[in-house]
Amino acid sequence: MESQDLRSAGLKVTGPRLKMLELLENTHGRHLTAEAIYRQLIEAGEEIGLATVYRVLTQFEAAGLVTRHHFEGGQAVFELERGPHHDHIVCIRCGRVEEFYDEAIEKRQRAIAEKLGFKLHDHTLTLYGECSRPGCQRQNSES
Amino acid sequence: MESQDLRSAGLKVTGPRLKMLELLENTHGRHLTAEAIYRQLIEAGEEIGLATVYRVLTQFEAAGLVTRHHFEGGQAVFELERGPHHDHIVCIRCGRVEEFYDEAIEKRQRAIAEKLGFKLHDHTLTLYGECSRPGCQRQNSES
DNA sequence: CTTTGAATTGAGAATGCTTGTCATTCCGTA
DNA sequence: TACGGAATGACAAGCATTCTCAATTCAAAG
Ligand SMILES: [Mn+2]
Ligand SMILES: [Mn+2]
Ligand SMILES: [Zn+2]
Ligand SMILES: [Zn+2]
Repeated sequence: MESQDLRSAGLKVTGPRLKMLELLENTHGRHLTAEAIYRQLIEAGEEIGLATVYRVLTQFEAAGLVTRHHFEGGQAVFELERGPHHDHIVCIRCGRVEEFYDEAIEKRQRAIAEKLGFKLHDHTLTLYGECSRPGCQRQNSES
Repeated sequence: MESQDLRSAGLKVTGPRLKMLELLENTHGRHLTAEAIYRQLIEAGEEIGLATVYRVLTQFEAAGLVTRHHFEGGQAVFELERGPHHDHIVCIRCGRVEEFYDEAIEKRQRAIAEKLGFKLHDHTLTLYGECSRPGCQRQNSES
């Protein structure tokens, strides 16, 4: 039950938070904008405000439930935190996002930070290219 | 002379463009926000508008003279394109930016894109950490 | 099952960065 | 030197996100 996830994250169990968690779990593997989450909940007949969606996403992020990414194109995207760290490759035509993890790259990053005298906290690695999906073509927005 | 750089980039030689190129060359190695560039030119007594700074930076970028980066914190930063590609490590306390290049990482990126069926166009890799500079402390803005 | 105070919510205003508009000015060629 | 299109500056507008605040909801206690 998602209620438990919320409680153990130190968050009060409320309608908006439950609905958002559900949605994020049902679209796992996807990377959604706040706007897309808002729109889907509204279309599903829920009563929620965009400000709440942003607020709750920030809380989820602070609680480690969700990760925020800044790919190209203004809007941040969010994904449910499941499993271990990974990086992304994004199709510049259709917007498709694939995930990958490469231990060699991670290791080099740690070595580089150390050599430059930085205590490494975090990193973002995103590749941009054209995918080879049959239906790949320029996209308008998220559903 | 910078006039030549502009002409060979297919850009008309104008005051604002010359001043901006000069500034970028004199602060080479730095990563400046549009606002910072604007402020420095105004302080130097130049007459220029912020909109022009943004416009010209976009033109410089299209011409390959300048690279735009989106580190954390809203504002994009720009740097004169000199020499080969590199990635960045940013201090989350003082904002200092160091550059690095790692052929092993670049190679792995190409391999990953190929394996996932993407024609790789581009990538962004930014490490975030705490630097070990003596005077490192939380920063307010750029000069 | 009520009470109750603090946390949460939704609507709309506000913010910060960036881009668009448009009348005026400037550049470069004829 | 004159001309027409490109570039400029001031300001308004756009966009994603955050803030404000009165109304609502949660959960702990009684
Ligand atoms: Mn992901
Ligand atoms: Mn750089
Ligand atoms: Zn695609
Ligand atoms: Zn530092």
